[in-house]
Amino acid sequence: MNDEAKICCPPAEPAPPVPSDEGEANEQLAQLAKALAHPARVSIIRLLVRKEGCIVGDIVDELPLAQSTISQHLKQLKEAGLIRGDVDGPRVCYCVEPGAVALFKALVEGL
Amino acid sequence: MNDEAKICCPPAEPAPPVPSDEGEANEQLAQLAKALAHPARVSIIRLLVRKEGCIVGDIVDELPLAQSTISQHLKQLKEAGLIRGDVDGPRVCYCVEPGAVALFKALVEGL
DNA sequence: TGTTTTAATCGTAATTCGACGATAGGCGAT
DNA sequence: ATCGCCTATCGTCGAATTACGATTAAAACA
Repeated sequence: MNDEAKICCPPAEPAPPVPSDEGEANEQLAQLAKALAHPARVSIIRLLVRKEGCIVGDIVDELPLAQSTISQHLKQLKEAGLIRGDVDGPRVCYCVEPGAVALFKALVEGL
Repeated sequence: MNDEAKICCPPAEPAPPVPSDEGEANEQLAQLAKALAHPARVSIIRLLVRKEGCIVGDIVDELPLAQSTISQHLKQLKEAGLIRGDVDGPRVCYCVEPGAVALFKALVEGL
């Protein structure tokens, strides 16, 4: 019983607003940009967006990096709020936080 | 005699295309994101976008950073292709490279 | 020529990043 | 309870960031 339907990526957060204060917007944009300032992290985001359902260590198979390195990249993405990681038994299910991506797009569009 | 009409920001580059290769796109997005991964650099970009005409060391007056620090941020933005710096006598006139910003927006939108 | 102004570069120090191997912890299966 | 798989964390290393003051380079102006 596990075709799909993991316990992951469920509520789909509402949607974070773009800060009215410009300084605040600059901080947020810089923080999100920093999270995507590495090709591996961009790859991971794309992987997670593509597979609507989430992935686990499949990422490790996709990227030419050590497991520990990828774990650190995932940590940075999570700390930036761009992804979420839910524990599913022995493995961890990561998925995109759509609201955060939308916020990033809005902030970039507002440049 | 300097109302405006600097020799800067003239041709307005055509428009760089989004790479078809995903790896290439990831590299470019990461590089551009890195250039904007600092609040001061985001501020600078906004300043240059706002003042269509370009600015010089007015940036130094706007930001709470030393002149040398700002010069380094400008260097990073220039190396990323996001801005251009034309020498105008003793001062340097910086302006946004609209094509690069457009490319960045397109890459982000394509996430 | 000499002075002032403007910006880039140099040298330095503290911090963070990026990558890896090794280790530890959690959970399912035996 | 033990074994094996999966992932996070730790410790380490070299390289890159960020910031600053001091210095240099170039150009306008006296």
